[in-house]
Amino acid sequence: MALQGDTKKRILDIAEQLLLEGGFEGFSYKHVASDLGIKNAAVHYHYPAKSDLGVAIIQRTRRRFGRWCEEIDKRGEDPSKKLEAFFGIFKPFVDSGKLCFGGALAVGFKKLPAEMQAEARAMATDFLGWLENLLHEGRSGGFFTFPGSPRDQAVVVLSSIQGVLQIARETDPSSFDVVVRQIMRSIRT
Amino acid sequence: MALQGDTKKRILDIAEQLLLEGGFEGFSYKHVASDLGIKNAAVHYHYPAKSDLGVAIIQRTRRRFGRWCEEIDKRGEDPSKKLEAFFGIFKPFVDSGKLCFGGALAVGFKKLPAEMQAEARAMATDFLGWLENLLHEGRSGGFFTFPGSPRDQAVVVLSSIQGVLQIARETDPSSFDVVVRQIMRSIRT
DNA sequence: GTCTATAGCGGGATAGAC
DNA sequence: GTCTATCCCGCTATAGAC
Repeated sequence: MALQGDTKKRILDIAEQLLLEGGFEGFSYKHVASDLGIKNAAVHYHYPAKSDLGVAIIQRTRRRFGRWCEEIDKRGEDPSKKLEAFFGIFKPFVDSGKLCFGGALAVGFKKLPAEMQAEARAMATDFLGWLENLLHEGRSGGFFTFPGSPRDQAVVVLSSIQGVLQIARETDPSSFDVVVRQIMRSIRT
Repeated sequence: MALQGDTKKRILDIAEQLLLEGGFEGFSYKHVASDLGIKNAAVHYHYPAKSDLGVAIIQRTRRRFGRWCEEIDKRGEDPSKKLEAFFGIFKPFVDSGKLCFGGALAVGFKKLPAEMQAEARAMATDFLGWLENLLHEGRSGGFFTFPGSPRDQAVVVLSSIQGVLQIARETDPSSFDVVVRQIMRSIRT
């Protein structure tokens, strides 16, 4: 039942979860291996260096987001719905006490391998670009009101989300919904 | 010239900087020691366990914030000035490519010693409480406009700041000023 | 109060058998 | 493709000399 050959994918799945829980330095090959029921060295077979694993995680996330964007555009909903859908991406993270990718990679960022830094930066740019575009369309169409440029507002939105996922974990998980609601109420006309 | 007996304080200063750069797991006793020109073991003399060091850093930060609050209240400025002063606390962090305490402790939070978790939580509560109070006063006095409760808006403000310090480090440092400006413009009447 | 030395552990990574 | 075994490293922490 296709349980052969998908070890590589399962490693990625597990490593991703561990990354979102405690950052890139917060898990080891042994953690991944034992969660999978195999040994340390088998993981190295699929991803020789830890940076290979890290890069693969971020690249997959970027590909997923790319597909998500296409699908959202196809649906042709109004900007408010689209923004809510964007927030919805992060909701499962809150519910399982995890961080977003940006937040999980942020603290150890300066010590990350260069290729991971580049991918993480590109991911942030992906998110900001999509938000900027949406906010621009939304304001032009009369759905949103906010000061400054769409780019500036995009930075605020992404910062809030990344920040609140961290704060929610330390204090009250409902903080995420609070922030989403405040943002929606403050920019919707 | 008082260079005796202040090793303990200098350890705290250095460890604080290292914490803000790469989180609590991102530095070692050796890093602190070599920055100070002493040896590993001498640091352990002053702070036997690393959790002692971590707790001391957060507690000092909380005391400092407490004094800052008193001073700000004494000045009796209007709410806008006070909020700008709050943002000003974080400006030096941006300029030196550092994170805020909340952000630096967020990723490895679940693996922190329990006493550190408690202190970090209390620190977040300190910040949120002060912001809530300010936002409440500001709205009552006609200085601010925002939807929802002052507490809800306080969560948005703190999240944005914590988030943007991380995003600024990965992308553009000017993002911090952008977020501050957007927040001020969106809540000021 | 700082030093040298070392214990003990966990991490990333590799070699070679199966 | 997974295993056992191992290397080398850096980390926290301690013992005991000075």
